Amino acid sequence: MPQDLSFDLHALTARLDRSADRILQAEYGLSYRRFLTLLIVSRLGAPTQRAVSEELGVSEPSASRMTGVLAGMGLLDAQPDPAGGNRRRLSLTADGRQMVEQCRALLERRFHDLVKRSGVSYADYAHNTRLLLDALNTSAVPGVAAATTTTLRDVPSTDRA
Amino acid sequence: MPQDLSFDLHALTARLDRSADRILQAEYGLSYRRFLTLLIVSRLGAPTQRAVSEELGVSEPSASRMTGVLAGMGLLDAQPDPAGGNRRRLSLTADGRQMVEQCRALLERRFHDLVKRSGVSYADYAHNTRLLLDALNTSAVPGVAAATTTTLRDVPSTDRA
DNA sequence: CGCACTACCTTAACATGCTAACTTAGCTAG
DNA sequence: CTAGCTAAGTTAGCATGTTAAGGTAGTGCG
Repeated sequence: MPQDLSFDLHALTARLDRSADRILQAEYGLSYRRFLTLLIVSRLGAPTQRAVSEELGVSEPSASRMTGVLAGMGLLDAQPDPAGGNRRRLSLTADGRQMVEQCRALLERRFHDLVKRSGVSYADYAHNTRLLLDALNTSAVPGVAAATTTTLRDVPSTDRA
Repeated sequence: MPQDLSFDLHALTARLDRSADRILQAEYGLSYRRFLTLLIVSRLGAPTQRAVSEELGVSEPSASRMTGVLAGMGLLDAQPDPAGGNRRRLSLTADGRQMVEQCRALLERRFHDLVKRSGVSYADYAHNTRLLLDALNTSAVPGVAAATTTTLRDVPSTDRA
């Protein structure tokens, strides 16, 4: 059953995503990806779109499109960088800040409920997950992501996102 | 902190997927999703598209499109069910069977290498993953049982993450 | 027979990923 | 000053996910 772990992992994440999406969509009319983007902006301060794309683990075009949508919704503000250069500084609007906080709190509650009900040790599972992630980041499966992939850099540990 | 596990899980899975995708794309010119679809067909016997969509965890239209593509590639065979009804029986062609086996073996090797390098206990992690998945599945019906088809409908305070 | 119900599949429109290629702005050097 | 380099953002086209709505085969009842 060697294939089972990767398969289950996949299933687990896909379902978590869908659940998160349904919850946010129902409660706030916001998709999970959009929430995540807002959260990243909030955590990074006044990031460029490139910084957001790296932190989110998506390509720049994806981040570009996403920030455009969020700005259009009035949750995000994108201003040319006063320091010059072809870059934009992203920040949350008042609405955006409120939205992020509400969504974050809601998802956090739901997730902790789930972990508790499953009987899994949060700390233990989180630790192993990070070990796997680090192994993927540092050595990269031969022929894999490796150098080419620019996703989630090896951020030490606290703030991931 | 609390949010970290769900994010890490997300990041881990996303990267595993991308890695698998790159490996398969490079070696066999097949995407990971397509491989997964073939694998499911192989495991289920001669499933209908609906069965595949459920097993894969995607919607029926997705499965429909995917099987169409795979049939077009000559990896999958879709015949009207001789038993009647508006349904199609899916099966792998000789090419499809060979492709699945090669890809499966390759991914398995790579994945085991990764787990070994990470220092994580495969059995332990697999067990916890399964617990979470089960909690997510059962939680879909807190007291209402049934409605099993919908993947985690608007579950009160259980899913997400 | 005819109409409704169920199960399965398909089509249409849209959300989000990705890669490739192009544009824009500031910097550096001849 | 022009030419080239780098960084950041955008556009185009495709892969694959979703929901909504429609089509097709059996089954069952008045």
